[in-house]
Amino acid sequence: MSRLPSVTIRDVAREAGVSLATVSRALNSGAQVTVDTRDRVRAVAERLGYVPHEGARSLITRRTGTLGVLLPDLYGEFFSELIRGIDQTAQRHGYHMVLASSHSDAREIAAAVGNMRGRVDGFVVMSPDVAALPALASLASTFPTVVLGAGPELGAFATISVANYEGAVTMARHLLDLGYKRIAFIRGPTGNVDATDRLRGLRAVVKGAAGVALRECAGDFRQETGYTATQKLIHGKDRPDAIFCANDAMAVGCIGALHEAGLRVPDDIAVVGFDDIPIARFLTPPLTTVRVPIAELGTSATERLIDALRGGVPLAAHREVVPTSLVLRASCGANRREPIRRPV
Amino acid sequence: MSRLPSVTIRDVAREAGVSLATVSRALNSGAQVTVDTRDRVRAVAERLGYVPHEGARSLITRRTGTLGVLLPDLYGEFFSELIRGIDQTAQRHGYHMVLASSHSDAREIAAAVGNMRGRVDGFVVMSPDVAALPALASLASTFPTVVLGAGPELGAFATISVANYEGAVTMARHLLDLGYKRIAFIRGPTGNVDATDRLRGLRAVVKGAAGVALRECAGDFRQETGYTATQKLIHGKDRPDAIFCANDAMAVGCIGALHEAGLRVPDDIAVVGFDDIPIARFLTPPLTTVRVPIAELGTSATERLIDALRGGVPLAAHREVVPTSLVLRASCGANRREPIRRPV
DNA sequence: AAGGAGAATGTAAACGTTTTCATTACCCTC
DNA sequence: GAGGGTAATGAAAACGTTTACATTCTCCTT
Repeated sequence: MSRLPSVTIRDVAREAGVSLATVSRALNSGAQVTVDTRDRVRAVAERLGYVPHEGARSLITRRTGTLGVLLPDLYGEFFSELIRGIDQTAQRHGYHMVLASSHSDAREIAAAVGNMRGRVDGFVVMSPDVAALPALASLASTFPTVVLGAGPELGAFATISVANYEGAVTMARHLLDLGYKRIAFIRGPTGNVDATDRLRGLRAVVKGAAGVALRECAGDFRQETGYTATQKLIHGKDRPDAIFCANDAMAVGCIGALHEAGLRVPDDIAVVGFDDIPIARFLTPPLTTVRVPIAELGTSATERLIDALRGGVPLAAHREVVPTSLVLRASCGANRREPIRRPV
Repeated sequence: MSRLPSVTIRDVAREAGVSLATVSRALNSGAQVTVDTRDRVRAVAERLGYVPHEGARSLITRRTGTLGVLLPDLYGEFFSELIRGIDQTAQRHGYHMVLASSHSDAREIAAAVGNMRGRVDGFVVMSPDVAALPALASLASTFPTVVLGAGPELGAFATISVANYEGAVTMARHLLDLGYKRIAFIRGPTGNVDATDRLRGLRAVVKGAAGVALRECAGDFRQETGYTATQKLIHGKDRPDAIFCANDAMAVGCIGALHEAGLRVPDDIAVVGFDDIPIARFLTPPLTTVRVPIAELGTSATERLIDALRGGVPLAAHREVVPTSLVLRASCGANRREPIRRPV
């Protein structure tokens, strides 16, 4: 078994001819120590390749300087954006981040949390499955935790979520305004609260509109299912004139399938998504979608957590809902009258 | 300051009416303890919400059960795939993963490593900038480290890299076979060894071909620069007939820019990339690229590291080069004679 | 010149585990 | 029923830090 580095503070002390306490002070604060001593000790530490044992340190300081991040998944641009926001913020405040993914059901969440508990000061958790809510509640009530993406169900804790419902309503109205009558919705994973809220928003709008048909089909937020779902949609009868994908990743697959089938977007079928992942604007055609400030989501959550840890105050029950906005590009056909491809 | 949970093994021992040693045994191995005692102790621990302090534990076991992962960046699908591979493998072996990104130059690497050293058993590092090589060498010589993506420069250590040169050669030959004469290459970040090797492969092939012009322009592996670089390319004179992007992310931006300019891919200009990120097959047209097994890269690196940690043997100097393969799709025009878009 | 304030340094306890070694309890064999 | 072997348990040391408290030293004030 490979060992942690074996040169200890004691070695540094001996070599520098001072006591343990002095080494500790010289290396950490630098206060209460002559500049001379400080520099000498630091030089010795450097020369010996001394690395403090963080475990020993956390034993006495009672903090680890580490945040636990639990994500359901690691597929696609959404999560790299999210992680980027978390990582940047954590680093900026001098915290480390231990990351674990693939946690959907309550049991897995509980297991992951149990493993991490003793080694982090707090958690940022995203677990959009309703089934996991009890586990999250139990975690958040005993440990500093910010929950990403859970809604009012966890009202007693600190949560940051996205205005999914409102975003979907806006997008749905936009589609109706453009005159689409046969709208298909490719759903997210079953039980996923974000996906569910988006669907609810769409349903609410369609219900109030005359002569508009809504057709729903299964999906799981991944490109692949956007692709296969679309293939089914276009081969059935009553081909939709617009496809609303529960997220952008599926819109990518959707557009891929349409092009492959020789259908033009948006002329034959309009496509819209949700999230505004970075790639959305580079698609062909550029994707009309609902913007979610993904990285900022990670940033906010991390900042809120660190604030609480620093202040020593428990995380207040605080529900933050970040707003979304409609991003109009070409895939919805809003600018349909302009030629999609101009000849050179 | 928020504290680590305060119920200790001592509380459990008292409550269960046994000694510390017995609690430790009951909770860990379960060996050397009556089934009765074991269950009783576990029940008490559960009831009290006992969570072992991992720092204290690592103090005596001399291992943290954690791997440090250092990445240059967190943009795009490449890194989410890579992290996924690492995360899965680490979890499978019961290791945790602490992740830090945004480390390019030697100074930043050294700082990040210094911060992490005392809290991990080993490192997986990807730092494709040549400037960082000395820092990596120094790390790898004193700490269990697997380097991702560095080439023969770090021959003395454990490295896993991609057959960039060979992949680029294959792709270049393919472009020449298709008859392209004015090839543009959108480079990766300056100093990036992967990007450099890919360019070298292309140059080697072009040099040997008569009547083929190669034009290079700057890029940094991100979608955005693929987009802007392409805009410049198509507005100058001598418009290229094929664009080779140093990675797929830039190909995304490139295709976006071409479509926006009303140019058809591949009819007017062919586009190819490198990496085969998941989105590549869903682009319009689907992207011809060089396949890199990204997640497997992470898996291999992690497995090698864990093997060494488990075995207690130092990481052997071992240079693994994972092969690449050409993935033919529509964007290169290989199937140009087929209609790109069939009418419905 | 003596006394005292304050800064620099040292001593030792404490943090929460695991593990070696010693002890006890138990069961089996004769 | 005694002896011996084995399994279960306990006592205590050790891991590498930080920090409260004690001590020494320096220098200023009177």
